[in-house]
Amino acid sequence: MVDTTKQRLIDAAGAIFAEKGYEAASIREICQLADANIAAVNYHFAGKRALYVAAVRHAQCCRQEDVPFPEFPPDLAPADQLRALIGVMFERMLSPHRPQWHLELMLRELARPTEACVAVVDDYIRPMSDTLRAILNQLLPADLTEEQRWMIGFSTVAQVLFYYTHQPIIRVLMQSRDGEALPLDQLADHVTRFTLAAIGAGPVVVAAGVSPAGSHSVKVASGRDA
Amino acid sequence: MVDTTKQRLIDAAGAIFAEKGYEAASIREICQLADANIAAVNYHFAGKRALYVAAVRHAQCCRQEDVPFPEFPPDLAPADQLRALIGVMFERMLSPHRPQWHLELMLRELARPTEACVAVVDDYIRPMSDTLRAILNQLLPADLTEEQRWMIGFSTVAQVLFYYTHQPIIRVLMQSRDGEALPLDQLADHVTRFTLAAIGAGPVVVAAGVSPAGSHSVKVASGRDA
DNA sequence: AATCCATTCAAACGCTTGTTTCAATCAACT
DNA sequence: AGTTGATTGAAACAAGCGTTTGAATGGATT
Repeated sequence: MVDTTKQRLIDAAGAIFAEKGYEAASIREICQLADANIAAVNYHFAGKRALYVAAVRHAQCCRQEDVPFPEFPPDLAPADQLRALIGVMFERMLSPHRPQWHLELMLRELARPTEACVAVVDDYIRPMSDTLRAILNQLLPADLTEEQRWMIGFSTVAQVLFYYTHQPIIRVLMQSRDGEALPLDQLADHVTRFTLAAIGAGPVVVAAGVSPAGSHSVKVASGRDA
Repeated sequence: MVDTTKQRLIDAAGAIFAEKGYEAASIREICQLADANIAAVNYHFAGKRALYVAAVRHAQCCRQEDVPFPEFPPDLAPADQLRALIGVMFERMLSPHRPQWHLELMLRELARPTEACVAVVDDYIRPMSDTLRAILNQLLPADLTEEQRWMIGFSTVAQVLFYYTHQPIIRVLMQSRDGEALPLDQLADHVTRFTLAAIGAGPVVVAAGVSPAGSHSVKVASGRDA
């Protein structure tokens, strides 16, 4: 936005905290990247810790603006809503067209919560979780316990998260593939079909790319392609 | 095993590296926990980095011994094999009856690979991956591409991993539940059914606990209960 | 022009880090 | 008993850390 020292510090801090983690990142390195004096951190913020929290808060704000939730046509089939949401999740995570450190920073926070965690959960995770659960509830039978609905939701998110967090290992394991990452759409299709089939709301198609009938080649505009 | 200084250093290092990460862990803290002199690290190893690598290598050795692969009766149904393997995975991760830092250390390495990563993948991940893929191949139709088989495997592992890595968030999100973690068997049942249903190799049961018919109340001895 | 206030800057603070040094120790072998 | 070689010990090392200080800067207000 504006090119103040404070803003440049937040951006630089976010990038370096995300890359190296809190402890390994140094004030001096951050200030060098931000083209600011070392004392600026303790002037504009209350110290390293406060700068970190500010960076996390800023990250989730940006990320929400970047890839907003899709506005579902109210009559869109629940299965297509699911595909759209999963598409957004993948796009928020793997799409390379924006600084990667926003998501990275938040995931660090979620895996090892500090004081900034509750903010991330309330402002970022919870809305997404609510949306997912609402969609799933349209697809699920009525006689399930809340606990079961949670687990189904977790199984869905888990797949998306896995492809982000463990991308390096995936490439090492698959090695036959020439180091190239799997296409984003293919992943979203797979996760959607896998999930739908698991809850009995779709054909037992096992993976993307070979849909036996045209029954489920959903392709929904995911957010802001145009 | 033996109570040498070297071994005590590896144990202490593993625990602290797992808890705090490489950068945040200090030699002095490790040595204090190991009841060793600070110089011992540079005497028995070549420095902090080498101690870290040694700890990672030791961790995977132990973990393999702790919860070995189940010896499947050769005629065990593939679906039950899957349940058994998923049970072992959960047990290796969430079972509290052993020092937790082994797995923790390896996951840190996998999420952010350093020089010790290839060893972890080759010695620990690959065997598990091969076993899983062998079981899945028995359940899957023959006309799938390798890529599709990989994705199905990933979707399976992802669910298990999720419940470990994001346990803190899960508790915050579910909050209705009184902070108590979900029972291990319930998780393993859910993941197994979810996966089987997704690939069309099981009833479209949606979650654990409400199997409509007795058709799939698999319960396999997972490893070394007796 | 003078005052004020926010901001920047270079330097130093005290502290902790990983590593090195070298004397002290101890068991084993001649 | 004496010597050797491996191990431990306390202290010091230079380097980096987060933070603080107090003077310099620059633009707006009086």
